[in-house]
Amino acid sequence: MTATGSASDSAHAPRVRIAPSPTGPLHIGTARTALFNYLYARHTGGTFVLRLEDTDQARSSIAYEKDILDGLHWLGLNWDEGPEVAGEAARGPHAPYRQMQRLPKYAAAAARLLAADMAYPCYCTPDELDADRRVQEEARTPPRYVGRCAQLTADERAAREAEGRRGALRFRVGTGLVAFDDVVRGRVEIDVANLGGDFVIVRADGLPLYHFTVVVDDAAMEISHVIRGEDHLSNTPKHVLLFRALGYPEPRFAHLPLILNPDRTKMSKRKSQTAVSDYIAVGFIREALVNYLALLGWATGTEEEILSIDEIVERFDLEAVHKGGAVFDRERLEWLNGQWIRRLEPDDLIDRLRPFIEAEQVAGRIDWLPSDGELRALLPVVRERLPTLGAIGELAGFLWVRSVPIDPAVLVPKRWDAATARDGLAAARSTIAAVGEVTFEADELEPPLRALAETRGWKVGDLFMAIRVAITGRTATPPLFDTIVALGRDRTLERIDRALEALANA
RNA sequence: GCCGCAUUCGUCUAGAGGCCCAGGACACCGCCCUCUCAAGGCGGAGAUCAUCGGUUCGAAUCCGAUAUGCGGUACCA
Repeated sequence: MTATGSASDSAHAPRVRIAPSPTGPLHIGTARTALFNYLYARHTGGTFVLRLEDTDQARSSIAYEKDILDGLHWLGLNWDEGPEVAGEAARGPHAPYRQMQRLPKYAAAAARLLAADMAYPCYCTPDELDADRRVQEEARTPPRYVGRCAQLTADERAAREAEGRRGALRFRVGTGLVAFDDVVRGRVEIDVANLGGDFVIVRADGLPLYHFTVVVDDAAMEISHVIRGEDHLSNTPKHVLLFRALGYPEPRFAHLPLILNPDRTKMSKRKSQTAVSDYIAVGFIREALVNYLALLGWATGTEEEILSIDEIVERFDLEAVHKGGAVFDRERLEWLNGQWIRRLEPDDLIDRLRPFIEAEQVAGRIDWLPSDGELRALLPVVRERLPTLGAIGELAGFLWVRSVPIDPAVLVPKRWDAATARDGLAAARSTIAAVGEVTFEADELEPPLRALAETRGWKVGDLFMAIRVAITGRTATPPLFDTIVALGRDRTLERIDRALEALANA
């Protein structure tokens, strides 16, 4: 164990972080890692830090950064310390929180390692390195840096520098066993010999690399618990070595199980939908996504499963996190989403539905937007029919169009013929027309229409289906009488007239 | 290849030696409710707890080996 102690030994509240790399849109896996860090921080009264790891300049972009920050905000995973965004100043005592703005800190740390000969400049060219790798491959031996530049004298280094060659900085891994106690996995040991030799911490162009920056920053930001995906487990010994070399206390590590594609490989864009924004776009709501993600790799130990983020915070326990990976099951997410949609307050639901209804109009699928009053009246019958907010158009779009498509073939219920359909619709039309214009309500409509079916010897299902198709153009809709009321007396009668015309012409 | 990690119904999971010939949820099937579609209620099917061996009076739970899977092995993160 370490003589320097551990960052988590302190009596202070935990400090955790999410350190996304803006090289792609917010990924489900990143969101889950952020969530677990957030849950741990909030449960323990600790601090949640956001740090942007943007040293991969070739792949990083502002657009991705925005997508990630927006996504985290949308999920409600607000950080206590983080970079300046949209004109707002950085928050927290360890600014800046963007790695590209912390370059001097890495340079200083690198200089210390170099001065102590714990790191050395390596002048090997990519070609040389490739050749080494090929030789090792053929010899069936594990790939590792051969150490060509490990023992260069000052003169030899100077000679190479004089040739104009810029060295990358390699960290000496030494020998021995590295061990650490992972909060979720227990003790993990790795022989340094399996680390692949001395690894590069600063590229020849001066840019520091991930394994190095992560350690420098986690130490500088006093991170006590590094909670991240299992894909970093094998690299953790490198970090431990670096913490020790730099004389920093080691944080505790907690490696979360991976989120998997259906084929049980690490969740990837190629095989799954991985961008949080894609889930937002089709109408998943934050409560459901957070609830679902929390339950991938963790459970309360009880049979509760529909939990708000605050309830999850209360119950969260890092030590109860699983070791095995979890397949992302979209159907279960959809079920949870429906559960949460049904739990939203009416006004809240209306607000969240708005953008999706507007999108329907933009797409030309509806002709106008409903008022808040109309929407509110509709909620009781649509809310349990919405697996996602984006389903609203399919479900109720027929209300906001000038006319619906009429297909005589579906207009006629299976047990009926065209003549009966005409007869039925005409009779229904007068029955509906007979209901007062002033009070036009569902329970005024139902009795006379049922009576009509009975006196004519029709199955109510058939009569109702003919009306349904005539006024909505579809066979699956919210309950008929609520639908008629929502449509209004005049438009209902008009649509029935249209249907009658279509039947006459057919 | 090497190293590491993992392994309970198709999927997410409960389970920390006897309460388990394994419980819940999603999905699936059936019934009920019902004007369609949902929602809801009830019920069903679905796991020899990866395998083998050991410890123990007793193992999904402890130990070992094996198998399989995944992850890592970059001058990416």
